[in-house]
Amino acid sequence: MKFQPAFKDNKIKHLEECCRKEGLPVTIQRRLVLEALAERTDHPSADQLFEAVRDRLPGISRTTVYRVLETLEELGVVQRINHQEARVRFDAETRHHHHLLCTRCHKVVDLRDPELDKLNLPPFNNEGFAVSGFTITVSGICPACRD
Amino acid sequence: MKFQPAFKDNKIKHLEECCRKEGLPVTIQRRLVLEALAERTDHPSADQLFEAVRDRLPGISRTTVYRVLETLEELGVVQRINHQEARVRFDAETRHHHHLLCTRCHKVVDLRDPELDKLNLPPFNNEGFAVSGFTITVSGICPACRD
DNA sequence: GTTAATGCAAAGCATTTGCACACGT
DNA sequence: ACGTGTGCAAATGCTTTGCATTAAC
Repeated sequence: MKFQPAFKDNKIKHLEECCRKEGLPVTIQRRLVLEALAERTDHPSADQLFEAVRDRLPGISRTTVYRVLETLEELGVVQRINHQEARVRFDAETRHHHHLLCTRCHKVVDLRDPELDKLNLPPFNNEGFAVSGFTITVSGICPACRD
Repeated sequence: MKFQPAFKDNKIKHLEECCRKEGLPVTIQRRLVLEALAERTDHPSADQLFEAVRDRLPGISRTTVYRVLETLEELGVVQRINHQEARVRFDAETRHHHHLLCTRCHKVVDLRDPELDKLNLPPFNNEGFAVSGFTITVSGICPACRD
């Protein structure tokens, strides 16, 4: 997936709307953390975002990045992703999507695909869950790991 | 899924085979950690397993539980699971399976189902991955959270 | 001006590492 | 006996909390 500047701009707009609705201030820190996250597709951790934002706002504190991410998640502007490491990683893509997972380096790539969304699941044992949807994680070896 | 004592016994056998093959000793710690994991379906963390094993082997150290889990993972006897928390969680189910995810409490339930395995995916943009398989994560509200 | 966010420092969990001793084969 | 595993203690990494200050509306 190529990088689209429109995506970042839309995320910032989304943030401003949500803050206005909730009566929360739109701080420079919130803007910059969201911007840093929306610019990448590798699902960074809070610490990685801290490093990235520090280049543009040297005074920012690690604590603030953690708190901003918590707020952004509550607003529904960002999401945590499912993965195997002992730290939380984030994604600015909150629309429904699937994943490509490299079984060698554990990289996760977002996969937006209406065809996969439309798939009909056969009946299965739902263990009493009220089912609302599904996502598919496709496993394989990524291009970088095939070398 | 109901608890099957046979599952635990098979896991222990699997451990013994793997250790013999690799020339590794079958210690009481390895046995008990695997046993504790195979008894539950809630994908516990290393610390939760430490607490559980301590009841049966009070002298065991937290460090050992971490190291045992690392070894079991390398042997292919246990797996890490994908989830959103800042810690690693484990599963003794290493056969192919899918997941039920509660969007409220984030509980993950294993879902073994040959019908889902057989599903044909439509063509999608694989980003150059050499695709080998897929798993489905079904979202919903679990029975406990519906109250 | 009011309300909430930020930064700092310290504390709290989760995990790893180094080293001496103990155990499984 | 040999090689590896274990336990302890300390270190490291990730995240949260309390409190005084600052910034957004």
